[in-house]
Amino acid sequence: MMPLMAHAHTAREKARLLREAERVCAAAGEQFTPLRRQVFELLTQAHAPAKAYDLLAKLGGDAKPPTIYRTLEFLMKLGLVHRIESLNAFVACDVGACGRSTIFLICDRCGHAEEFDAGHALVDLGEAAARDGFEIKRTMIEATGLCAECKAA
Amino acid sequence: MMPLMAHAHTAREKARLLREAERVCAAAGEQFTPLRRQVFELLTQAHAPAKAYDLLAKLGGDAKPPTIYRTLEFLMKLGLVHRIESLNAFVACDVGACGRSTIFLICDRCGHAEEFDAGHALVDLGEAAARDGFEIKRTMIEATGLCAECKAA
DNA sequence: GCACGGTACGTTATCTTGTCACGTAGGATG
DNA sequence: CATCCTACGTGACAAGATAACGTACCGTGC
Ligand SMILES: [Zn+2]
Ligand SMILES: [Zn+2]
Ligand SMILES: [Zn+2]
Ligand SMILES: [Zn+2]
Repeated sequence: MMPLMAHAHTAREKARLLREAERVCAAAGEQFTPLRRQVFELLTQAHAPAKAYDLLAKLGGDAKPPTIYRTLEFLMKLGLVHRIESLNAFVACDVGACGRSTIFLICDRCGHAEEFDAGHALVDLGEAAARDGFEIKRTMIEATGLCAECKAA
Repeated sequence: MMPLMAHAHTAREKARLLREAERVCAAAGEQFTPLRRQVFELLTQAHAPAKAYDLLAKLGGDAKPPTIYRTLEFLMKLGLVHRIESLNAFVACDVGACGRSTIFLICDRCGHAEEFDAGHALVDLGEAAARDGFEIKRTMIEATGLCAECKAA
């Protein structure tokens, strides 16, 4: 793993995400409890998608699996956190809280996962599926390859 | 689960996939052994993505996990089988052997997963990522929602 | 025939990932 | 203060996946 990467969250950026999370949470009429905050902070600090059991270990003490899975589920419900299916790992949302459809570019080499806007790709897919009679509710797109930094190196 | 669905493989369709698999395998200079054939057949018969341990059980006898994972890995290497990451499950490829990038529409209700051609969505995504400096090698797209049959019902 | 190397598969153990069921603490409401 | 709800703790376990090593078999070259 690279020591530090260009897209690491700065302290300023992290603070912004936290404020945004508080806002989203309040708007949803939900509580941003210390546990939820701690897990979310751990995710904003991570330089790559975090595994559930690694987060669990970082909670310290003797937290058990349901603790972390419940918390992640909550954060995902609000759109603050996304699950990367192909890695069985989790990332804080870049933009506060997105809709149900996310796109990630995952670097094979450094492990970084970049949340991405694919323009009309999603719309096109939805329309193509609809022509087939399929009604899409949620789309997961995970692409692997080489990020700009790793390609340069 | 529905008793039968429009896209269930007919005996004829299944035979076609088997012949195609033999061909692909031979072309790759690999062996289509009885075990590989059996696993592939189980997958062509399944009406929904199959779990590794379920396949393992259907192999009968006392097969152990590495048996099924090795076999699935082999079939995936040839593109004959795809893994659906969001389900931790496997499906036989509809078209014989596709490239590294697949699209699935997964019905929440009946569990069916339909392999799909999204036209230019993939190309657009690749181009958009490239503008960001990211070089995509493989793309996984999994959309969930309601299939035509389930929507009608 | 027989040593050799390669592929496929068996076997054991272990690790990682995720869920179920139930219990408790604390705040809000009446 | 009884009641309800949400969050969280806890123990047990199920499900998913891999590591490491051993064996059987088949072909090649001698
Ligand atoms: Zn997001
Ligand atoms: Zn990279
Ligand atoms: Zn395919
Ligand atoms: Zn359906």
